[in-house]
Amino acid sequence: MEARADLSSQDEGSSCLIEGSPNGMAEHQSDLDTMRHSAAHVMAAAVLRLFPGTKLGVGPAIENRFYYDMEIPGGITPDDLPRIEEEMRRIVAENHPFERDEISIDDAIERFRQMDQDYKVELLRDLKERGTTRVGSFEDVDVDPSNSTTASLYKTGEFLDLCRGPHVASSTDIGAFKLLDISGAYWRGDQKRPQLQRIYGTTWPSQADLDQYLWRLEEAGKRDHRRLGRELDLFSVSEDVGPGLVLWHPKGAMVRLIVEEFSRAAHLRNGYEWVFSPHIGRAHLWETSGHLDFYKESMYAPMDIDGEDYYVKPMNCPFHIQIFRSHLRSYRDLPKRYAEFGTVYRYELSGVLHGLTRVRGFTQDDAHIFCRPDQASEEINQALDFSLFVLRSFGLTDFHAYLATRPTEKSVGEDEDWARAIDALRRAVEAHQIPYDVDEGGGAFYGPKIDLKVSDALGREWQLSTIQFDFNLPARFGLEFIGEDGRAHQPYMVHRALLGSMERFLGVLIEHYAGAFPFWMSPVQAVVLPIADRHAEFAGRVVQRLTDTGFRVHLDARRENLNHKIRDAQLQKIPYMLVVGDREAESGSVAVRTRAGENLGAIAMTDLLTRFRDELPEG
RNA sequence: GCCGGCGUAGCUCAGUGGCAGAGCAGCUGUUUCGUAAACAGCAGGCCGAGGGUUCGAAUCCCCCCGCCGGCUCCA
Repeated sequence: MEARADLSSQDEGSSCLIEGSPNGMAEHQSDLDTMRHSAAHVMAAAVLRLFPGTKLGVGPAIENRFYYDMEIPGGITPDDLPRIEEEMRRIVAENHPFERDEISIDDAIERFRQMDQDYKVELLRDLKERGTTRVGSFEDVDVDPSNSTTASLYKTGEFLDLCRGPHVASSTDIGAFKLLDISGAYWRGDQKRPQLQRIYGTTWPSQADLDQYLWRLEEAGKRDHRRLGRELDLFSVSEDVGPGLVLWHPKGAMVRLIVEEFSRAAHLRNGYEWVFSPHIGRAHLWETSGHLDFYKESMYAPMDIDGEDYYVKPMNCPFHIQIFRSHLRSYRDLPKRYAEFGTVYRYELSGVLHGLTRVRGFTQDDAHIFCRPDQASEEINQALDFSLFVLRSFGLTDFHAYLATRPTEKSVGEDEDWARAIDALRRAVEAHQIPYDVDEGGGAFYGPKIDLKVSDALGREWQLSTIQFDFNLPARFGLEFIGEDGRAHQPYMVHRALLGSMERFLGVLIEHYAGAFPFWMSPVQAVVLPIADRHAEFAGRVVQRLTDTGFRVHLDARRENLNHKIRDAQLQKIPYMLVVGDREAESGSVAVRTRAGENLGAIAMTDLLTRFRDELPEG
């Protein structure tokens, strides 16, 4: 079985199975994009043939795939996909060249108007008026933004589409394709606009590449944390408790404890002071903080306590602020860094909930730094440094940073503060040589931020760390410190979470390691397997010795044969299997097998302890 | 929340209008075994909830809940 070979290599824990492409095609990425984009055209052509009156939205190539958004009369279901594929094959067989044509925008508007392609007409009007079809972060996929006088059209057989190209030469060149899925997508990403049907497909240069991609998708699915969470008995979500609310089972809780203990110790070593705060607070607090103005839709309904409204906290900041405010602060006291594993509850739309990575109740490794403006740069640098240290300690190395700057709409704070903060963030990212993108205007209204994201098994990006300036709360709560000049000054405030939330982080970790956690994080580090009942007593002593030394070891005393016990331990991804039979009981050793499938033979207990200790991280 | 799909035993799934099934897991018994599944038996179900159509509903219809893939949003 190939699956076995794969299991044995999971210790390597590459973060994303479907990243990149099979057979070293990466260097031809743009060719692949062209092919996929062309396939989207062929797909749209097929849908138009089968469902006359279909109105086209946009149809770009995305990573490994392509899609087209369409308004299809009567709608389609996944059952229609085979028919569409069949029609696509027919169009391919007809060997239509992709022909480019350039006409004036006004002529283009007229042509698409005649074809009743309202969405294309809207795109062209935008292009004409604003020189772009961009809406917010929505990509301009169909037109050339540098050219606002003419529009380029592509014709494939009877199918005509507004498109900036480029395309493959002929419909025969779109490769080995398969339609994958169908979903809803709002026109231009706007909930208030019509919802179109989005058809996803993928295409590759050869059938072998396609097969390999589909296989990779399947393999990626096997390391989906929701599936592993059940198979490894790590966590669950109960319908009776409620969606988006996680129950941590003993093994998952053990991993979480290990993560938390590591993180807490690291914070205490790095200049943070630990604090605790309650889960609810008076309405007044949330009025002052502004959450009831700008965050209310994410907060749960208040509860009445002695005739007064209390809210469950969606954030920890107001509490940490109260701790800061409990004394008059001197400039000599700063920075103050308050850290807490704060459990917060936020209302999330039911459709977005996802395993551990998108939930309604979660625990942040939260901290708030109160500092003087002149300390900001160093604090940011340290926070990012600390963040990278913690993430790397857990084996994550492949992240992408996003620097979010001041929004164009209303925002609070002085220009000078924003500029200084953005500069500090940018220099920190650059100093740490992390690949990053600038998300212009993507900051919160109260301050700029850096986010670190990693990708999950299915290629979806999840935010872990965030480091955000806040020019709003210090003002709202009237925070101050007494400066060297004897006068009151307003401190800078930085929110930061490194792992993000315990839930999301564990979800990402489960996938990163495909459930095969490194030895030091494994909920069960070794299982002792007696061969026959007469070895149970010696096996018990082995377990006791290892447990006394601080390792997490289980005994499998079931009346099953060795093969069965090994298989079960293997499926549970337990790092070490310690077989004890007559020979081992005799010599005071254990026969060691690793989950990678290596049989290390008999090892004396003292040597095993040394080996285990060597596998723990420094300190 | 919106669009689409799906909810049958703890898990994976079969069953499309006529007596609710299989494999694994569980329990009991037998087997005491050397590196990925011993053998046999037993038990296990409000077919997600509620309502409707029908002589008869897991199956058809309505509504609700949940899950999955997206959209939008974020830790």
